[in-house]
Amino acid sequence: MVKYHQYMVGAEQALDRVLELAVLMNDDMTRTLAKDGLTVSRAHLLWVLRQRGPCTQSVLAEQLGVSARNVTGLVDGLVATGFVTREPHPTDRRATHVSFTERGATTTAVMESDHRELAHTLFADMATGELDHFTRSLGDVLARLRTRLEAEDE
Amino acid sequence: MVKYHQYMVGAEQALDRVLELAVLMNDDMTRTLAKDGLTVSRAHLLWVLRQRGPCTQSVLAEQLGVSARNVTGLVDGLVATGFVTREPHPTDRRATHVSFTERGATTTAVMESDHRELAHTLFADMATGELDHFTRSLGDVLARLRTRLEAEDE
DNA sequence: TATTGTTATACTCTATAACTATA
DNA sequence: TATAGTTATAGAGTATAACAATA
Repeated sequence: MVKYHQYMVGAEQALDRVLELAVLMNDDMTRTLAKDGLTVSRAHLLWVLRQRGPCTQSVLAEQLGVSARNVTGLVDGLVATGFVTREPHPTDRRATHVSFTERGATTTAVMESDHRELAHTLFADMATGELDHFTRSLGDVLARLRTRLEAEDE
Repeated sequence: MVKYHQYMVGAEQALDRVLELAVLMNDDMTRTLAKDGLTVSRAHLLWVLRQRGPCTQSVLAEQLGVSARNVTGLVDGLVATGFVTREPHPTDRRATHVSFTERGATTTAVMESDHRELAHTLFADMATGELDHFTRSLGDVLARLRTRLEAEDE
């Protein structure tokens, strides 16, 4: 009985730390991006654009998991602030072709190196074995969370 | 050189998993709370109210780290959906006294047990030693993130 | 003079539904 | 008939600034 209780306390502490980490990561991203005139959602779109290359809004909507209407708004904002351009699609006249501006490409490249630098900041002092354990445990937790989310999908 | 590179790959993988975990935790909370007619922000307010007991909006604003205006909106929503009440403050006639309704108290209690159940789901299969390692590593990462955020505060 | 909360205003993210142009 | 994107509409979270009531 005592053992079980102790165990639960440990699990709750782990969950609390995971939740705090989620909040702090979000705060950090929000602040860092704001310095570049970006939001988390818009940066996410830039991220997809970098991986996919120039593409249509419907591709962006699918990759981001948001509505077409939402992508219209995000692209509006990114065009207004000079990160991307909207041009006619070469072959499909219904669609728009979203591409980086010079500024968008540069900023996204900086974001990527900042991302690597953050990884270094957070995990540099961790011994290799410890990091491996941590990453594996994270993978297990992720797997359980995904299972839970799928189960809720019904 | 190779070792350093390998190391960085490990750190980046860890960061990517941390970020994915943050996203999935948020999705899970959003969906679970929606079933009760709540949002993450409103649930956060209820959480503070449970810890603090009935209190003024200014206390809630400070605890949540948001503006007074924002708290007005959150409490408006929670009053409209029947989770809390706004009453005159016993001693300070400028302030309002925010308290749980029956429904609010019950729902928050359920949230708390769901929280424990989630901890169990995510960490039940983890060996005690592994969980300890994981929690300690999380603590280290949190400490570094906090340091980083404070440094940015200038 | 300082504090509490609201009104006024504005921006962002998000969604569904109706509609236009095109495939 | 189906798809791509926009307009229309709506709700939620967030902020600052001006203001009223009270301390």
